[in-house]
Amino acid sequence: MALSYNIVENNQAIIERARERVIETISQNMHLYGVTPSIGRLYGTLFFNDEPMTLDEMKEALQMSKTSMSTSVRTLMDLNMVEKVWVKGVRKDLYAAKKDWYQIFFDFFTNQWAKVIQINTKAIHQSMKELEDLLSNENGLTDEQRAQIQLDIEKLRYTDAYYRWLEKLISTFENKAIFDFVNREQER
Amino acid sequence: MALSYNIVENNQAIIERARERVIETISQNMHLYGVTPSIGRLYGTLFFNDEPMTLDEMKEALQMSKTSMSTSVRTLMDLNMVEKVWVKGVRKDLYAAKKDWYQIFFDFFTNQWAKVIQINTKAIHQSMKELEDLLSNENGLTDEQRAQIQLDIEKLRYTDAYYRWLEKLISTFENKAIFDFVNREQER
DNA sequence: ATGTTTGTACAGTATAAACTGTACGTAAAA
DNA sequence: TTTTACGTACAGTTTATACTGTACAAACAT
Repeated sequence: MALSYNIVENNQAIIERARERVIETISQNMHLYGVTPSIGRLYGTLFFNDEPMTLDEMKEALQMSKTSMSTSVRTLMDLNMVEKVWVKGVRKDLYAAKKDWYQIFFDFFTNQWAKVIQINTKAIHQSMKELEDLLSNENGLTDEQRAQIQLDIEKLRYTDAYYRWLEKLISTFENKAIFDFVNREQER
Repeated sequence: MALSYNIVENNQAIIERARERVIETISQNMHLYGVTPSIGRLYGTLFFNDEPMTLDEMKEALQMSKTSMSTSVRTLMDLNMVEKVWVKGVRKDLYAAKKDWYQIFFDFFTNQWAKVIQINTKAIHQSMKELEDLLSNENGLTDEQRAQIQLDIEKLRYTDAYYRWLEKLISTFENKAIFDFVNREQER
């Protein structure tokens, strides 16, 4: 016996609503990865879509311009959250959500955070060097200046040590050693 | 013999420049904590200022409005990056940068990330429940729908497990156990 | 080759966020 | 109590960012 159209339709709505709820919360909370709700929504949509999507399909699904889809998907690729999928015979570009959230988390640190660490470290070293040079080469310093420089150098050394520690932490993400310390349990 | 005014002044400029470089890089990279460059600059200024500052001093230092200083400093307090300092006899509110960057890092996760985890988890559980109910109670499901629901539930279980893992990781930040795994070395 | 289709650069527009100035409630000082 | 000073709510302005539509280059099809 064929199922009633209404029941099928209604069940479909329930499924849809369950998906949409999660997609929407993800989208609202992806600012932690530095992306807008729109981009988060796109990721969520791709995550639940079992087939890779074309830009036109995304445009259709989110009711947005194709240009936006293009730039958004690029942002998601930069974050290693989405990958291009090649299917022979299909002309349009296809994109799929990467589904390994642990890896996404790790990649965010090994990419975004590591970049910042590198930039900040460079500035810190440069300033540290200038201050140390000033302290050792220059004798035209007031006592107050000398004390000031000492304090600043101490602060810079502290932040430098912090970044070294952060690098170590991130490397345990990168090589997955963190799982030895915080176990990844079986999903029930 | 008194030091030449020019030399003292010039040295002061070098010190200032060394500070500014670091403050500026910090400000440009604090987006990882979800704050604007302006707010980052304020934190940097407070970090290098050895005395707590009033809103008027901040306004003066950054050449911005007092209102901005007020809201910015509030944001920094929400992030546990700045604290109010009480000095008897001083009428104006005084604020100082918290200097423990490890703690700031940890607090960011125990506050911001944990909040997101909680919200997302709630949505995931809700949707998971709805789908499981649909699967067990409803017999008006097409085979295709049944398969679809199964897939979605699997995905939700996976993300749930991920968030459980993330909570465990964050708790090692909170209780500092992470230092047992990633050692905090002495700054030379 | 010629004609289509696809993705994106670019410029322009809409929307959101940051920032300012005033005005006011609150608390300290007179 | 009156006066003065401080911090922030609020409305308005400016600036930045997200988003759109068009136009074009590159790749594919014919």
